[in-house]
Amino acid sequence: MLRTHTCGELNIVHVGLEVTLCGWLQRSRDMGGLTFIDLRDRYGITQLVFNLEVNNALCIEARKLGREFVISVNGKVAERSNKNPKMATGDVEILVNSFTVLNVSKTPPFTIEDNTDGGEELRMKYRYLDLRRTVNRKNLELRHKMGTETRNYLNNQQFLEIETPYMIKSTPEGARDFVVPSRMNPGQFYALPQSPQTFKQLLMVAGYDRYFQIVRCFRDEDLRADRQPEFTQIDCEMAFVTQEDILDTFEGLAKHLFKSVLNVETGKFPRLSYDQAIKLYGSDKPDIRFGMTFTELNELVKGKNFKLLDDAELVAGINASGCSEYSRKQVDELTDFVKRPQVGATALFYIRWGLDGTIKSSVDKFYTVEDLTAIVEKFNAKPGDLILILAGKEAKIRTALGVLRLEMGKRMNLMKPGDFKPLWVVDFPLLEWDEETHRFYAKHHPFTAPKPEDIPLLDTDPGAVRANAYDLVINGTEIGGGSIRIHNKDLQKKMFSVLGFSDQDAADQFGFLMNAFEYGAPPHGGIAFGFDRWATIFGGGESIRDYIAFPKNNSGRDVMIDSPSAIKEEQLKELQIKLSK
RNA sequence: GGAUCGGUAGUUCAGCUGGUUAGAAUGCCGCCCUGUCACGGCGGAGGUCGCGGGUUCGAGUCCCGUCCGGUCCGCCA
Repeated sequence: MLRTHTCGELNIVHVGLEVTLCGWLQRSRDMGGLTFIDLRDRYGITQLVFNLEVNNALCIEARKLGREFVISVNGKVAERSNKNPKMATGDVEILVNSFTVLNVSKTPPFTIEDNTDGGEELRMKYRYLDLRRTVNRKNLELRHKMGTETRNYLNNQQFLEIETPYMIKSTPEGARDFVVPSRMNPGQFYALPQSPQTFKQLLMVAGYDRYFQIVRCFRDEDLRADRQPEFTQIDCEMAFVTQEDILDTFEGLAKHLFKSVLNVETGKFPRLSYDQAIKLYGSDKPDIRFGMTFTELNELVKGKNFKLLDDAELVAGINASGCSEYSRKQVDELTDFVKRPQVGATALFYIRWGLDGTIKSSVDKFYTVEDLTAIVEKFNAKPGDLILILAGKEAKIRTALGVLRLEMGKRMNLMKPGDFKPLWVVDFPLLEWDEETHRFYAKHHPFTAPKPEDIPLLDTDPGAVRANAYDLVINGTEIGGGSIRIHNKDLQKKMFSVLGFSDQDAADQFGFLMNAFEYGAPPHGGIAFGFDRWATIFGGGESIRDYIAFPKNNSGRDVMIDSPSAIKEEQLKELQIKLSK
């Protein structure tokens, strides 16, 4: 070992001990007669001190060291005369006897500090320097802790971690596949898995009735702050269970992580049906750290000769309690906010119940004070409240009002960091109608089981079929989702036919699964969690990238290694691939 | 595929209705300082204003195109 201790562990009990430390030079402070150096490693920072009078030559050498030089230092631990209570090692310092430069460093392009001066792009290009910063180290430590505690919990519950292949078969459903050409099978391609879905189901058929895997998944879709083309799932499946068993088991996992990683106690997670979530929050992943649920107003506002509201499919609003004194400018801002194309509302109506007791609205022309009073009462409003109302097509208004609700939550500071409000959203619809392609798509995936009582609807009204599917949502972020799966060949065939697959297509693409179902497939179901996203929520971060050691940028590029990149002509030739341009 | 914001010193940014020598902070280099820990003081170096074209007597600033990056919509079973 090149060192006796790390830079994070020395304290007052070590005084007098001779130690050898290794690390990076964080910063040096030259005081004339004294030189201080902060030596950093993964574990912390320890101050080195050099005295020009006591050891002239050594001090002069030390002054030549630059930022991020890697050095090994031998010296004696001493109690400081000026202690620094902000540092874990702030009671002591090293009186250096000798040091060795293990490696020199160019001056880094940005400062290696929590409040670095480096921008995102630059930090990604020099990610190995960025990762030296404590904030990033803490994020990766948090992620490690979550992974370890996940394994502990699932291991204690008899789950087996089993790896599944990364080179599999491309299927048209779901996200776009990343593909890998096969040299030995020219013209043919593997696909990287969007998830190990079918393999974990086959493991259930094989009798491994509790499986999990912390596994990389790949989706060739556009990126976001919370979306990467390769990401990690905690992928789980169980056999001989009901939905209730699965929710219990994984509520247990979530609680274990809350407790062991954050020391947060959460009560029993509330459950909301998909329909309720949409009706009350306009979202299937509501942030329930605050209320401000929707109130529907159709029967109160219609028939007053206000065409815009008379013609609307849905008139609904939220109560921004305590915002009655919003200025004209603030209300205009909100109006502009909901009229942005991304939100797409045509207008924002408001009713303010002033602190002086007067009720005023943007629709005074059409409604009497009595009309408005009836409306504010429906909101259980009080003086000082501001009612914000949208009107139009039902689905659009619910979505838009949901976005407005979140915006008000932000403005009113109701989404407190460190406040965690998990919930289950259950009873998702099985299918979703797509206007463009004129067919149904699986809302979750095509292996999701319909609720048994809804199976007859598959023939008559597929859109109304509910699934035994569920999402875990924390603070408005979907952390994971799963379902009870189909384990019966005929039902699976039926499902593919509702989705517009011919028998031949279904057999070509998923024949292996349906064959397996003929050999004693047990009832089963499971769930998968977005590990990166979960770590981001726990860490209170903004971007998923901060919790991935080597993430890709907005265009799916790794700017450090500069990938993707062109390959050699010989490689293309070997693969028998010709580029069209 | 679309919307939107940005690209100026190593870095993060400012630079107004177009006007003479493009600034600040930080980092870097030099000198001074024996208890600093965001040390302090003095001095210095450092710029093809992303790229191409246009308007103009004159463009970092206005216009067009293009490249790069951030955020969002579409997309993400």
